Amino acid sequence: MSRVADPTSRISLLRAAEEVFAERGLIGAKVEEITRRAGMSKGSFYLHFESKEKAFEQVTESFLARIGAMMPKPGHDMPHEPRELLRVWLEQDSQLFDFLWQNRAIVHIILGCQGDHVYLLQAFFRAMQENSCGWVRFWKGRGLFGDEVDEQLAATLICGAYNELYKKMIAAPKKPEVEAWLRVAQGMVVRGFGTTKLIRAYDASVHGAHGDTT
Amino acid sequence: MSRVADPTSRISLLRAAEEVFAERGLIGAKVEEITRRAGMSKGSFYLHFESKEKAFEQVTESFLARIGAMMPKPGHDMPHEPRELLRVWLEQDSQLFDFLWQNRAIVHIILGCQGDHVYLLQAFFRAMQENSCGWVRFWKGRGLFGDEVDEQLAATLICGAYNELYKKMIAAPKKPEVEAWLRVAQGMVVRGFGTTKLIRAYDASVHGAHGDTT
Amino acid sequence: MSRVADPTSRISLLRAAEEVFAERGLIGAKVEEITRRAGMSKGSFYLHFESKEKAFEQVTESFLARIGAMMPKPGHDMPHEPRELLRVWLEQDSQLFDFLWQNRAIVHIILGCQGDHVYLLQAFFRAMQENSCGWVRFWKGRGLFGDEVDEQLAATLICGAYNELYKKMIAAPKKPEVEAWLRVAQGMVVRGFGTTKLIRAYDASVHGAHGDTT
Amino acid sequence: MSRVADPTSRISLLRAAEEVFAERGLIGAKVEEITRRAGMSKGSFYLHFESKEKAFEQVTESFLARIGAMMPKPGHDMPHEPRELLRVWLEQDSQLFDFLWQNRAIVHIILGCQGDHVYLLQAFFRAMQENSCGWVRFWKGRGLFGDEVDEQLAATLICGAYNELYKKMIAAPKKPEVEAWLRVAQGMVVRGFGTTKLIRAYDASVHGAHGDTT
DNA sequence: CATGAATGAGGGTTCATTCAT
DNA sequence: TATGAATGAACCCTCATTCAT
Repeated sequence: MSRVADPTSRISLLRAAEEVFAERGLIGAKVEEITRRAGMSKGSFYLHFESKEKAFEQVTESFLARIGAMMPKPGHDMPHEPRELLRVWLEQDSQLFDFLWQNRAIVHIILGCQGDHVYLLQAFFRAMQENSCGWVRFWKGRGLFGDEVDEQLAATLICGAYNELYKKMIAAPKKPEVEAWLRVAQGMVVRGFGTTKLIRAYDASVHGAHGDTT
Repeated sequence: MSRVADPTSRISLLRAAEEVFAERGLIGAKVEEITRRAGMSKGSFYLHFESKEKAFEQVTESFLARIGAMMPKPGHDMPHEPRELLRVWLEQDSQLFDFLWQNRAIVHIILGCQGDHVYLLQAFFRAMQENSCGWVRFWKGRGLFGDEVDEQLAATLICGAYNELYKKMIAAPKKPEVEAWLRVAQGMVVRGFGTTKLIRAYDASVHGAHGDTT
Repeated sequence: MSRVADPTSRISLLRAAEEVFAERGLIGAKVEEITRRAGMSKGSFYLHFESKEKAFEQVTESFLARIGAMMPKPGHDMPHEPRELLRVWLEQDSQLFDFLWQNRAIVHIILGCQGDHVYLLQAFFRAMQENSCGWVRFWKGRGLFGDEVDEQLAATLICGAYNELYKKMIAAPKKPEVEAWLRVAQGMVVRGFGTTKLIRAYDASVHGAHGDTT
Repeated sequence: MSRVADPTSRISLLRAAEEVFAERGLIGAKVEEITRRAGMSKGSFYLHFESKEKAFEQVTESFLARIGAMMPKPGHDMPHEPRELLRVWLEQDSQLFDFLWQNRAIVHIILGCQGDHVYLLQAFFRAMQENSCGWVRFWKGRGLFGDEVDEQLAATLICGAYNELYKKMIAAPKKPEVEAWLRVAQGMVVRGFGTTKLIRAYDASVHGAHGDTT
């Protein structure tokens, strides 16, 4: 019975569950290992969760909600100056990657979903893809991406590049210097799909970053 | 003399195993389901495989060997003309994607690896990353990628973009027209990291593709 | 179907079955191992035996019949001279031990019987006990065993001593010189239960064995 | 705090395991039958034992240790008077037979050992044989057994006789009057191998037992 | 709330037996 | 007849879940 119980125990259970689900997947995870890592008894698991599956869903779905809210979205409040836009983009990505680093265990869970829970994986990627698509549309609307750019395809490629960057990050034992990476990724996207105007702004921003003392 | 071994049985088992492993993962897969789909009895599984785990390893490792041999590698025999190079690249990628489409079930298995078998996943991505890295070095050597391009990072981003393209492909119920996609991906890479010389060759190739009657 | 089939194959199967049943017991024995040792195919087992259990019963019961017929029985045709009697006894035991050595595998099977087949074991020991009892009665009838000797108990002890001798024999890799052993055993029985008359005859026979030229 | 472990459960499991192993042997025994007889669920077996084999080993090996400690051993503290010695011997055997009666199920297990566990059987008989041998040597040292007695062979015959007595005992539904049997057995051994001195002491002890009021 | 012993359904594996050739 | 591939019942063991304390 999901009574409130000692909130510390619930949290340690969730943390442990995250870990074990990340390492072994839903089926491979054993309730006993989760409770052992949480320093609790096997029985207490069921004071907090209805079942192993429910715990899994709770861990993942709450994360999916958070990541959904977290994803940078293009909006009316975006600055008009391209250089400024690029800066905002970089900053938001940086924040996103921070968040993903914090929650790398859960992301791992979602990426490893199989069987009856693939919908999580699909939801995750659909969300990313759509968000990315929204951005491509935004850039095109501003005349900074070429008109001929296929929105879906560009979004796919961009998503993929960033995903791989993400995997590279979590493969490291401690968080690497992601900002430099993100800048390079931005460079690829800008040159790959941007109009001359955007590319020029990007080049300026790179120079500026190096010599903005002028 | 003896009842002759049904030659299809081993193959149907492998196919069914692939399917079920792809859907459920190693642990989630049930031997009984594999044999049911293969239209055989539970016991016959063990005429062909030592254990469920061995079957899994056989399915995946033989694929890893094949894909390793299949991956296009840059070599001395590459043409010197940039346009020609781009054509070869596209062609090879196209073949690779064909192969991956044929084996999408196994790829799915490998991508979903967890627990004691993550090494499969890691081997897979390491192989891709290294191959990609080799290509970036090759392009730089030919003066077609900028000297300032970070090989590792570029390889990561390119890999990621192609991976995503791959996932987009296998998400479709029937094989989509991948060549057009690959051309766009090539465009992104060329513009993202290539020198003016390469970009010009690419633009020419695109025009040529459209109107090579001139 | 127990058709006659090639009699060699039936015999090699029986021999192999004996071996394997002796080593592993009825349940532990695997049909495949039996046929492998017989150099035949798994299926051929069922051309000769209805089932594993039936094969087991055949192997053991036919032996029980043979051993029953073989056991030396006291009769009217026994010589009257005590020394002669002792000689016949020794000779018969010697023959019996030969036979048991030849069939040590089956004896081992019977001694290891469990479960639904303990009746074999019980039949075997009952037969021995009764036979032994008959002998004790016979010796008493001839006035060569003390009147006060408890027939049942003496039979039990004698049986036990000979059984152990038998086990000592089969524990050896090749057949040891059993006759000397049997003579010692005879000595113990004679002195243990015999009247002075018998003991004197025994002593004489021992001397005679050494120096019967007198 | 927790549901307290039923202290009887381990013991009933051991008892049931003993029973079933005795009836069916290691391979023939079914875990489910053991737990059923213990009035418990199948799973609980594994709360107490690592595996069926381990349970078997535990049951038997702990018994082998106890029986080893229990076996009467000849020592310096033995009385010097032959009649006294015979009395002590009888008493110790009586105790041993009591113990064996208590543990008849386990003895049965060991006697029925086959396959990979014959070493139990062998250890058991080796221990008995050696112990018996020690006694023969002791009697010879005291000049109560003939010098010409072959120690090994005598030990074998004596062991065998006592073994058979033991089997006779456990074949009975309730414990029979073993002391009388043991006295007869002693008689056979004394007469069979003893010197006149010992035989006279034995005869005296038998008379004494009957008419020690004199 | 917390504990961990107890439960029992479920799944991997074995192997006696059958059957197509 | 002979073969050995195929079958499927049965059994050991695991582990999610329940329950008595």
